[in-house]
Amino acid sequence: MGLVRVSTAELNGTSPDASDQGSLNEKIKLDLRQGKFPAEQNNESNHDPPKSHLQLSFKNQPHASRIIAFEIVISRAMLDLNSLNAAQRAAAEHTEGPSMVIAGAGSGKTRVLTYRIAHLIEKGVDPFQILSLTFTNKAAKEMKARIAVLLGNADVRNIWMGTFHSIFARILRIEASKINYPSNFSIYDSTDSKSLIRSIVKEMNFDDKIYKPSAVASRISSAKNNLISPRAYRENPEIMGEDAMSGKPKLVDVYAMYNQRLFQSSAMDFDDLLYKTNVLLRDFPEVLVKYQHKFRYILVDEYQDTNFSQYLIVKKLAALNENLCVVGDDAQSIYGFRGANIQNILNFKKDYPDYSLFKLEQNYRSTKNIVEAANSIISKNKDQIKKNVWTANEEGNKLKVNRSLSDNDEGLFVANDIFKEIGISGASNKSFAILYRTNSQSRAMEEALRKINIPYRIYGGTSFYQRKEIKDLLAYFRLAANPKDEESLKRVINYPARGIGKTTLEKVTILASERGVSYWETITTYLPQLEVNAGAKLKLQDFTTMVRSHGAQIDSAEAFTLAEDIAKSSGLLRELYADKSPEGLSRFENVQELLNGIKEFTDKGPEAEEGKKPNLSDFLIDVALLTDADQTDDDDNKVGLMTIHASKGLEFPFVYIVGLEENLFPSQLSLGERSELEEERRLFYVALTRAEKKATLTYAISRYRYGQLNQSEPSRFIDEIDPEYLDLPSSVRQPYQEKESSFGGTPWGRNSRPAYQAPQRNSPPESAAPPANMKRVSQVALAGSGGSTGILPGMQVAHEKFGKGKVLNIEGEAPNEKATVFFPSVGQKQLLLKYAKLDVLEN
DNA sequence: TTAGTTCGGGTTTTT
DNA sequence: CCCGAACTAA
Repeated sequence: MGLVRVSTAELNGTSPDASDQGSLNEKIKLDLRQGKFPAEQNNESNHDPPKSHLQLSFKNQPHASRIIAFEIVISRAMLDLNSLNAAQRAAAEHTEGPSMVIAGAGSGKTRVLTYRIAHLIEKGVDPFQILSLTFTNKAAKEMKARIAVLLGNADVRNIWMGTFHSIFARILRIEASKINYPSNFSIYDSTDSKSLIRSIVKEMNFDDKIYKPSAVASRISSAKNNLISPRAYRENPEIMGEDAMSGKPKLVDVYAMYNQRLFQSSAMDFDDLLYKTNVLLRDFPEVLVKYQHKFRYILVDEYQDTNFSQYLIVKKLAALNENLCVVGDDAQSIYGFRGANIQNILNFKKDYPDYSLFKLEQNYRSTKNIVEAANSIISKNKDQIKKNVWTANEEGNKLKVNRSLSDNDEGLFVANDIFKEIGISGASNKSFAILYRTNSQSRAMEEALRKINIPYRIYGGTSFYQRKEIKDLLAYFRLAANPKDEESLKRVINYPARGIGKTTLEKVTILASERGVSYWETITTYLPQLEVNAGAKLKLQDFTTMVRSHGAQIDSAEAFTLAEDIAKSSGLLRELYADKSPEGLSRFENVQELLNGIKEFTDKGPEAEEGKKPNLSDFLIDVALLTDADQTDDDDNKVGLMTIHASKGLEFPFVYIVGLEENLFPSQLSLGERSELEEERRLFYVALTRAEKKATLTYAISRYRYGQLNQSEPSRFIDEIDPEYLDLPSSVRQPYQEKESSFGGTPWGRNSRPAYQAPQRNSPPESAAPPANMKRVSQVALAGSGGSTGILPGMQVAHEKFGKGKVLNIEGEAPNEKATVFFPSVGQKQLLLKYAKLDVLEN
């Protein structure tokens, strides 16, 4: 993504509603104390900082903490900072002025944060004046609970603690009218955003193969995260050049239209929650001042994962009191792909020259072997703050490395290993975690665990709230709160079927865009002008009447009562109940579960805690911003399955990192640039440092992808760990010996490849052609492996559907070889060999 | 207009 | 392989 830099000019165009460029310039030059962001600052922090900054910034500090005796604190009611080590304590006690805490993995970061906040409150700071930004809502919840324990129950619920998105969504709701939004605006999730982009691309008659919604969406998201308005975007030759280069010169028009449609729909996407907060704080000094006074103490956790937009919000809010404490670890920055900017850590020093720096380097979590192995791999990164993470814990086991023949074998190995470990050490299920790079890898693990009856739980994945039936019901809720919500309207206007079909909707789309109004206004105010037959109009009226009746109750009715009413009166519940298939049953149950969730929220959600009566809009904000890690009920004793991203901040005695293969982890998409490869390496570092006692690394030499078996080779990350800490399987150093000879005995083990050849595709040499005795699976495997398929012109082949045929020609480079094949049954076909399942019949 | 079916495209990671 | 989108038959 080329949108990482922001220049002054771009920031000047920050507001989409900005009236006048000149006056904005003036505003930005105002005193920093007023929360303005000095222009030169902006340049400095974002234009190619010299790389040397990355290394020299911090001197090593001696391990003072080693000499501090460890005390166990039993007292509950009194806060006792003696239970912290010297560095932790210093960080917790330093309450006034800017400070940064660089916290190595497992160094008790959360502890410092909780003690710090508890300490503040004990000193007499009103919880209302503390803003604490966390990475997940769950982290916030847990931290509040811990603070409550430390303080013996002060009013911790009054602390503003939560994710950036949820905190600022709350603030935006309060201040919405200032930026011309209603307070019940909708929040579009990424699916909604993409769907809206898809419609716009279609309406503009652009080719959606070129303007792919996901690509366009990520481009727009990058722009927003860097506070680049459509206008600034258009005026930036560099960005426009990139779009032109990629064949999407009109992308900016989609961006502009997208924003317009969001506005018409009274909706904000995730990025808008931060963007609009910036607009609010920039254009309404009185609002800024209000929150500057309110939030006298600001803490930011996981600071390494903040993006420019978040950085600027924090900077503005903290400008008055400068009681800002940021906590992070550059080595654990893994969200670069969504705009997170490590530079925020590195620039802290420039923004607050008199800041205090604390480094937490003692790891309390893991064994020496794990810590050292993690250190050895992260040292391969160039971009990092030098620090020395160490532990006084026991040596522990070396990291076990396992090789499997396939992804399914890998699953079986992991499941069996867990089973064995439970047998030996009596560990509980929940002390195990299986971490993977992509969600799709969970499947083999699940199957294997199920086979031997080990209970497991998946974190994230296709989250509950992404399911169709749930999104449908939520769309009705959203519509009740905000009928202008276009995406929700489109989703449910004809579900359950009520005779409002494609033709009608097309007419609505056209009229809406002619008038420049929302769909809702089109089917209410402009209904008479809509050129559809009387029957359709009647149906539309019925629909709007229903939505209105839901909407009428939104503020008065209790969330649960209304939710249930909507589920019934919309016909959705009936529709789902009618479906007696197993899937239908589960959909019905899911909806019930959602309703239960609302019940729970009504009884003990944040609003209920504050003594207010929670309504459905409150629930919607809450639910829109839930993270995958926020799922509740984690007391149950189950093995955890999750992506590494989702594992951030968690810890487990036994950790399995699976799928350590080139092109999977590191992902092939990251191989292009060093910075991206380094992010993958940090991701691996995060994975490894989740482990307390034992870490097991596994890879498979073949794996299903797109339903086809592919060859794979071990990840470079295994190579990069100092072998001193590894317990390698005997055959790893020379893979594909005896046992695997049936795969062709290829010499392309990973040791034949120089360790750092990032951009190179890992393809087996041509000699990897299958031996004659090869079974079909292996044939298919090679076909998809990215290497030569062994299929040559003249060969007789068989295709699953087309039957026998003759290869006429092969063109293109592996892995995108295209074959022209003549099938007597269907004629000549062009087939991509990596997808087509071709069997060689004879040479 | 709807339901049922084929087709085609896609894989990081997530607020 | 699995999803959603487009196509097609009623």
